[in-house]
Amino acid sequence: MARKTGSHSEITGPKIKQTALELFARYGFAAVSMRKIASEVGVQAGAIYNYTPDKQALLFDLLYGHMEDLLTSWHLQNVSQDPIAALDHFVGFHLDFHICRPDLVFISYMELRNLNPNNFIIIEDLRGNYENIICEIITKGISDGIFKVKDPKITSFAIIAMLTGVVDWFRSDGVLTEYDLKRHYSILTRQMLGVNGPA
Amino acid sequence: MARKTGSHSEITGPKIKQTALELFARYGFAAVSMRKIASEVGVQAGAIYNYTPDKQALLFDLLYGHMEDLLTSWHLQNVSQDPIAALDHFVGFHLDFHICRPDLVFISYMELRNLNPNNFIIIEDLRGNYENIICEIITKGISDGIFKVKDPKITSFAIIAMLTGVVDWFRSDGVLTEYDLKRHYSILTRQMLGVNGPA
DNA sequence: GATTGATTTGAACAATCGTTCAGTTATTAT
DNA sequence: ATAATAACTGAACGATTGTTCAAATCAATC
Repeated sequence: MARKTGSHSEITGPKIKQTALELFARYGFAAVSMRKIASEVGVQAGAIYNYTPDKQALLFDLLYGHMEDLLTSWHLQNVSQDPIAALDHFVGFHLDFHICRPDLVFISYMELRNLNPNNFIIIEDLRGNYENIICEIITKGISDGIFKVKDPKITSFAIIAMLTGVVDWFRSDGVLTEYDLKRHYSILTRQMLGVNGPA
Repeated sequence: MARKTGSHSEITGPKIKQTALELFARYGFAAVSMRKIASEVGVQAGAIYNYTPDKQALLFDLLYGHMEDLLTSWHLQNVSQDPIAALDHFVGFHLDFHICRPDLVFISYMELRNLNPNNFIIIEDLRGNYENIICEIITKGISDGIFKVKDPKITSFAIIAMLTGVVDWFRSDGVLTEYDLKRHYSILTRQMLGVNGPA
């Protein structure tokens, strides 16, 4: 046998990416073999190399696409000049975006060390861009006299860690709705920044 | 050659554990071979099996020891009945304990999926015990009318994620002292819980 | 219906994996 | 000094790793 009936790059290509994503998230990059991915796709290992130069590129493309998607999505948002509204907006956006991509969030955090140095720098840079978004919101809120925190950078880290940690336990089909989740975290972040108004 | 001059189980044993910890943290469990650990220790791969039945046990012992250590250390603390004091105590304790063990914190989070099912359950159970500590502090603070949050469980997750995230960026030899870090996070958690008093 | 190009197979490559163990040497106890 | 034990080597096991590529087969085009 060689080429299979119904085979098409537009089908196999995305299928490989999706399968790699799921397996990397479940077992970790190093623990997943090319043969395992291939068998899950229903293909031989050699076929994968029509779609990616090597295993490293498979991982990098997933992480890079995720970060690009994240930044692009944010810049499509219309963000208020009001710090409190902007903060709420960021919290809601971050939760929305991350909750529906648990696998990508997972590997973006877990598999950074499996990137080669060049690729690592690229992803870290994009991550820095994202952190700057919330950092600037906080900085403006402080200078406007609305947020009562001292260090916007540390506070940014705290908020992002707190929000991203949600994907570790939140399940869309659980008793807690995403609406209530967002309300809850909106209140927590507001209070954290010393704002006591109603959410 | 066979036995080496100066060889002692009290030296080699801990050295293997320590080296495995460092390598697992840096490259990930699956990406580190027994031979790599051995060569770093200055020994052949076979020698490791005098100290651990297999690679899995090497990982499990590290995670289990860490969680036991964490819980034991907390229960040695004398914790106030006052919710605010207890909260501050927990924040300080958590930061102290985790900051000086970045590798263990890292693998306790990253390598959970590389535990076999039985071992996973054990570690998850210990983790649950730890989460209950802060959860009970928050629950008491709410019923005392001091903390202004709705869900103690979600708030617990938020606080732990926020605090543990610190090990990703904090460096003991940086410009920010551990004292200032603890002050900062103490304020953030207090405010997050709706307490505005001075820290 | 023949030809071209896209897609996959299946075997092969050297390298590495976790693990076992008989044999060898250093340390300790007598 | 001799015997017993502890610590380690080094080779070997079969299995698996990422990757390459000629050959084979299907899809698309003319």
